[in-house]
Amino acid sequence: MNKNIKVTISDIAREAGVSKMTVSRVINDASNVAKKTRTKIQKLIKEMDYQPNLIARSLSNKRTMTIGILVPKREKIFLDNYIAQILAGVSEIIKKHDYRIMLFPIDIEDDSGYVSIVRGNLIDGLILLKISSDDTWINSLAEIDFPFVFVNHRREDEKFNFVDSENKKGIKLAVDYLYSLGRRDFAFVAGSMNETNGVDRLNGFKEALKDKKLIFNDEWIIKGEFNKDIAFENSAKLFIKKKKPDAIICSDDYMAIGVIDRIIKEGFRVPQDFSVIGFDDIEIASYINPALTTIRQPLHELGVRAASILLNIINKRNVNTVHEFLEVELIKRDSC
Amino acid sequence: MNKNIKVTISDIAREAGVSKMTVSRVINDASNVAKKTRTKIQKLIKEMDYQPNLIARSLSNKRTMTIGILVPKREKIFLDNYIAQILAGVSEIIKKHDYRIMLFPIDIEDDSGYVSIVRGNLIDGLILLKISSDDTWINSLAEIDFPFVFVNHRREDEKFNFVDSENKKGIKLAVDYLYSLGRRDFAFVAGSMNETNGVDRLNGFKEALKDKKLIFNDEWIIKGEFNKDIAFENSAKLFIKKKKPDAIICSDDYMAIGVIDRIIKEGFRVPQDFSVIGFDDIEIASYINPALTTIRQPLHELGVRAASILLNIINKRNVNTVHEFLEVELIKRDSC
DNA sequence: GTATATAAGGAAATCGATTTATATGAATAA
DNA sequence: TTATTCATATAAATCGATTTCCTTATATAC
Repeated sequence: MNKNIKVTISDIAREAGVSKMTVSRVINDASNVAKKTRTKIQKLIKEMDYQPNLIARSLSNKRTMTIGILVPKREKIFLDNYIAQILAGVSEIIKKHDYRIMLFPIDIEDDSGYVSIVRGNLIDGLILLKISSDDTWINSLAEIDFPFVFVNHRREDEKFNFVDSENKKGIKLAVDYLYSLGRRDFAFVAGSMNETNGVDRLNGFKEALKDKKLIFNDEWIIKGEFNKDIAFENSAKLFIKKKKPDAIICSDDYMAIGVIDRIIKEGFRVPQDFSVIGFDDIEIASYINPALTTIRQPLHELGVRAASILLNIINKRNVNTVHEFLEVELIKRDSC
Repeated sequence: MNKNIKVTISDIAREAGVSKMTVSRVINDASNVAKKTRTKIQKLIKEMDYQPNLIARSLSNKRTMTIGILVPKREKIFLDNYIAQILAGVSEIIKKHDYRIMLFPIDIEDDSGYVSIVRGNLIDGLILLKISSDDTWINSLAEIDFPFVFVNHRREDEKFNFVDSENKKGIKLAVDYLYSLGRRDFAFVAGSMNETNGVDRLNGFKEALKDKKLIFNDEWIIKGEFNKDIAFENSAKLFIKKKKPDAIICSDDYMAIGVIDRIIKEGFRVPQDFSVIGFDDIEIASYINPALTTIRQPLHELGVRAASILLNIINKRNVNTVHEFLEVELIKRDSC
């Protein structure tokens, strides 16, 4: 009884005295098989412990039932909580439809890996997380009509599907809230200008100030990356001049944490001296001290929607390009 | 110029006026191809933008260059930071060897999904994270000689490979440290007894008390799950009696956070009234207030080792079963 | 009673690579 | 000079399913 010799469809067909085609019909629950035949084959499949070779199936029917997820690999930990939450949403949907997830952590510079995977017919579709705007290869994906969806990356182009959050609105919520608390001197710690996220949030900030007829102080716009340590470094200059802001809006939660560290280091207090507000509502946000007030992105839902849209495209249930913006929400905690 | 008609190896062979075999040799960098022929074929591959179909390749050579990772799906977020760190380590190694990662979030009850994947020849090997001890199907994996490695799951059996941390030693480090701080009344908040992690840490605790000749108080052993909320609930009874412990060792960091929440809720202070110590050193540990003293598991390294061992098994570079224990380390912060 | 669906099933081609076995001419060894 | 090796290359089989295209018998419609 050598368990290592795999039973194939031919073995079942031979034992059952039918053609492979008939066995295939039974496996795939297709019609044109008599009840009696079907039962006999099903029994044999169990007895002989047959399991279809999924690779062979994929080669033949040209679908792998696998979707790829491109995850940017930054620093040591490529899966921060932001990405984990989106992944959870994606996973929830695709599992329902019997798809699988293939994970591709990619270095930002190195774009060679994913190409061979897409072109190598290994996946049926792709979800792209946190892609910077200037990636050259994305156009080639669209050219070959490969199904893919951006998450949190606005790309207003008929060729591209995306699910994004209402970034501008989120920042406006933040400004309104801080304004209602009596704050009038706003600083903004911006994320990468290579991500639409970063750009949109900064623009939202500028618009919100204009709406409120507040002075826009260019020195209080700190540019940088979506990165705690960089935010910690760059935000230092907010505290050297005599005139300081009283509210600091950050482009994401990790950055807000960096800014709070900086504030503490400079000997000030949050929220007494400075209100700080983040964006995303990652897991840590509620754990830190003071607990972080933030704009919650529906990360899980973002994943859910992206997966649903992708499956629609793959299964041709959708013809139109999808540009979707999900609602954000102000989460009040202790940092304002 | 229809980009959707894929170029195959046959197309290249025809254009080059050679057999498919020769093209295959060029693709795989094999010998027995004249330099001139090789150059000509390489040129054609570029010109015609040929990319091998990886599914076809897998069917033929019976390797998918993909390893699967079984991740338990608990609550809403299946990827907590603990798992993310391990994954980062795994990813680092397998990418170097041109393997890919397929992620399988599984519900603890439902064991049907992974079987078809393993048996369906979709992956070359499997890494199992946080598997409970009583899974029935694992034996069937061993029976068919499928390569797999446990992470953080001790299974002292010649059939199984694993990489684990020195759990007992970690708890002993914790006890020693707390003892050196003058603590003498130890409580232990245990994780699931279905995971060897949980069992080993509890046993480590008992042994450490014995070593130190401290009284073992059964009421101060709180059993539960590796879960913050459950720890919060169950640890309540540590604080109702007059005689309370002065040090609380927790089976993981999330639990420690739950216990600290409980302590605060009961109106006590950490570390003044109670020293609390966790296990793992997840990302949040350093962010909370007070920053959590904990036993660091080399999570990233755990992933690195698991991947290396698995690749060795897959490529038959290793005959012996591997049972590996990695060093843990005391990280002193503010909760003790 | 004949024409036409419909159900049941099979044979061969196919998916796109690799593996295996074989052939040929040139270089080297005996 | 003959035998052997080596480099180069090919044809055919193979991997294990599905797809496509038939065939046959039976049921239904007209």
